[in-house]
Amino acid sequence: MKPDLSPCSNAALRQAMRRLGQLYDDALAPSGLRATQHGLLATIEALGTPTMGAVAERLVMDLSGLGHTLKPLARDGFILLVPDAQDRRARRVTLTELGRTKLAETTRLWRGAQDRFEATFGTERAAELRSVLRLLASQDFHDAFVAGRPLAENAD
Amino acid sequence: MKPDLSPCSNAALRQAMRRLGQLYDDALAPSGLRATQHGLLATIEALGTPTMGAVAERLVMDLSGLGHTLKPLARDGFILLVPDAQDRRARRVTLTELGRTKLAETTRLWRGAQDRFEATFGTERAAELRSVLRLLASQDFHDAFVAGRPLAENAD
DNA sequence: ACCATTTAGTGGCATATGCATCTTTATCGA
DNA sequence: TCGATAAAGATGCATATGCCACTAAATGGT
Repeated sequence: MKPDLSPCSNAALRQAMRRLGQLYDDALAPSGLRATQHGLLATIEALGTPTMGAVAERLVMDLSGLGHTLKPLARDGFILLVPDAQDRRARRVTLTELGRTKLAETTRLWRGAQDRFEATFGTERAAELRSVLRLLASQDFHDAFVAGRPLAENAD
Repeated sequence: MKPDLSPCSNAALRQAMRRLGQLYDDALAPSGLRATQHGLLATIEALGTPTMGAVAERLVMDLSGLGHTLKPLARDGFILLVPDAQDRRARRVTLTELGRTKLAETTRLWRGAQDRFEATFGTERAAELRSVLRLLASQDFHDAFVAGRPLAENAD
């Protein structure tokens, strides 16, 4: 094993993210959306008509940050923010018809990138990587880090 | 193994990055710098007085993006951009004395976060993760992805 | 019912990044 | 040596995100 030239895990994560983000963005370019935007639409669809807070939590995002990134999607008519009848503080994010159509389009393009990624990196290895990354993104990891204790692995 | 709820490797990478970035940023907060800025200063020191292009390549960043992120550091006096005598198009990035002092400070704080990360995630596992991430960030990976072929692993 | 506290978002400000375009230099071939 | 082309940045524009301060609405305790 070569010496660890960039010993910062966070920096390594960022560099990998920039590289991969570029590749996925290129693949999605024909749709006019970025990979992050496709992820947003896909998450919204997966959650139904979630509140902004629910989306933010799922995506490990800051609520206000999410608000900002949703703006272009709302402006372009892919989503609507409807006040919740029960809790008038909350706003539920809903996909418009246009949004669903666009999501179908970006999902096709995304599939191409994802297949290519797995062909390049290995399907099994890709699944393992996602598993590790999900662990890093988890609340459990956050709590263990803050507490300064080893992460207790729960069987997968 | 549970079903793969977020099957996008790129999205998983982003989520992990947001979580980890938050933790490292918190650790560096006393210095007033973000983890990315510390990484920038550390890279500049490691490379000597590199051109902007050299820094961008090392960090897998877009050259213009790098230019933007360097501005706050230049404004605050941590770095200087000096025109190269041989190639007047190039600008060499140099750490100022203030920059070196600040880097020493952020390095101490960074070390704390990194130690904590390894204590939480496991030293060995952290090293393996960085190795995988460096591979994803590499030009080799990019080339293989674009060519649509499996990545040829060269011994580590 | 009323007030203190918490919760959901919003808006402003700042950094993080990428792309397209434009200017200044190098460079290279005829 | 001259002109075409490539290389290094600089700039404007747009998205991606986080923090802080602020508003409005729900909740809990008395």
